[in-house]
Amino acid sequence: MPELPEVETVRRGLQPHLEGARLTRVIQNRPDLRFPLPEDFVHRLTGAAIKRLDRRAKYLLAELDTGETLVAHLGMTGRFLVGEHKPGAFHLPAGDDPKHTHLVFETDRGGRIAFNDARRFGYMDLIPTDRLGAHPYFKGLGPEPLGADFNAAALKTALAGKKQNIKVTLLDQRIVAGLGNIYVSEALHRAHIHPERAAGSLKPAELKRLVEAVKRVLEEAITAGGSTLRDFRAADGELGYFQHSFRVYDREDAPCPTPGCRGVIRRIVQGGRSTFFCPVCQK
DNA sequence: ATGTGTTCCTGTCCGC
DNA sequence: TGCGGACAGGAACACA
Repeated sequence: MPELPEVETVRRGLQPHLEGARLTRVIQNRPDLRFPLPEDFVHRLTGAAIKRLDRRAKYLLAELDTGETLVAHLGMTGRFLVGEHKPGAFHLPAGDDPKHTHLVFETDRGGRIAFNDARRFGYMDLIPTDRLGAHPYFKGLGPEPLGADFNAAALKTALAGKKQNIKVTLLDQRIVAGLGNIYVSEALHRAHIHPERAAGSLKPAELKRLVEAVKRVLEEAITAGGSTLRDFRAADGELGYFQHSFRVYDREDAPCPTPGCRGVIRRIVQGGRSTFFCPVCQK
């Protein structure tokens, strides 16, 4: 579901409810999400305090005072929904669907945070905090796209010699960590780069445009609270509105929004997934 | 090593 | 209204 801007929006929505809070009760409704939940998951979480809530790529990281970090990936349809619990009165978070609510976390602040994931591509794990970087989830991840080490020079090195098309290459989290299907199409359109170009064929000026486009589109999306497709909403229940700013994604047959361009947005399939682009202004 | 296709699971939408 | 098929924001995996 969510790409970097949506995960960051969720992090910001959960932060006031979780950071500094202690988990007083954890309810686990099934043994597995995408993968089996770790041994004694409930036991290892109950009573733990959350020191910080961070994000790395599309992962949420809740650093606990037990020496472990709760790692959560939302997959395609994972959502956190915030409600409250009071003695004698449970309030289900707005929009909750009990059928797919797999986990519930209650805090000493009266918060009730439900994890809901219909498609169950999401997963959670508990990893020793001092070994996070070496864990397979994180070991091979590329740079954060909004960080200084994602730049034209680094991207040039990462793409050197690659014959794979640039669209599919940018979805590879080892190249840059956090882009997904929507924002790759959006960034390539802004950079005026054709999605079928071989990744290694991009010229220095194009790499520079691409890096700037990626950063700009992600920053704008975060500012807008992410994109609301189907049922994504921020943890606080607010709907993101960046979807209204899509220039190409899900806009097949619409006129290209590039000023002066007379092109029409087309949809193609690359690596089994939809790509949207303008065949006129993306070269 | 690199690139391609399949798979996990459920829900929704579209055409007949 | 029902039914089949396509498709959906991710990413690991098997295979050529």
